[in-house]
Amino acid sequence: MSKEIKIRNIDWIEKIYEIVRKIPKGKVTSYGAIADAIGARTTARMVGWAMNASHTAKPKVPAHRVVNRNGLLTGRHHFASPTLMQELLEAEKIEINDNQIINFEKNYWKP
DNA sequence: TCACTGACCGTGG
DNA sequence: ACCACGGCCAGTG
Repeated sequence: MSKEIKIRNIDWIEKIYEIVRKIPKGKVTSYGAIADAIGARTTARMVGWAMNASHTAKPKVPAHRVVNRNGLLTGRHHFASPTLMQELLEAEKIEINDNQIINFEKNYWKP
């Protein structure tokens, strides 16, 4: 029992930031995809929590490119402005309708 | 100190 | 087809 190296640190959070920063411009991904890319240790919920602290990460991660599985801008309310997320995505040629990304699968990028 | 919540997702009834 | 619940980690009241 003991040889197992238990990572109780918040290392996985740093990993999340790295992946999110790797998202190419004009593409989006989902919380679950990031969680799966890191490992089963982290769940989608933790990714959202990490994003909440992402504003302290350096450099700041493009959290606006991360949406939920439905392609819905669930975290838009956590940005500086509730519409900032949509504005940023539209600036990257991503069409959004009713807070939902159009052609989400087409713009979906998996780590 | 204990309990609940949180930018979610998948499966079961 | 719809509703309900569990899981994972850390932070806050």
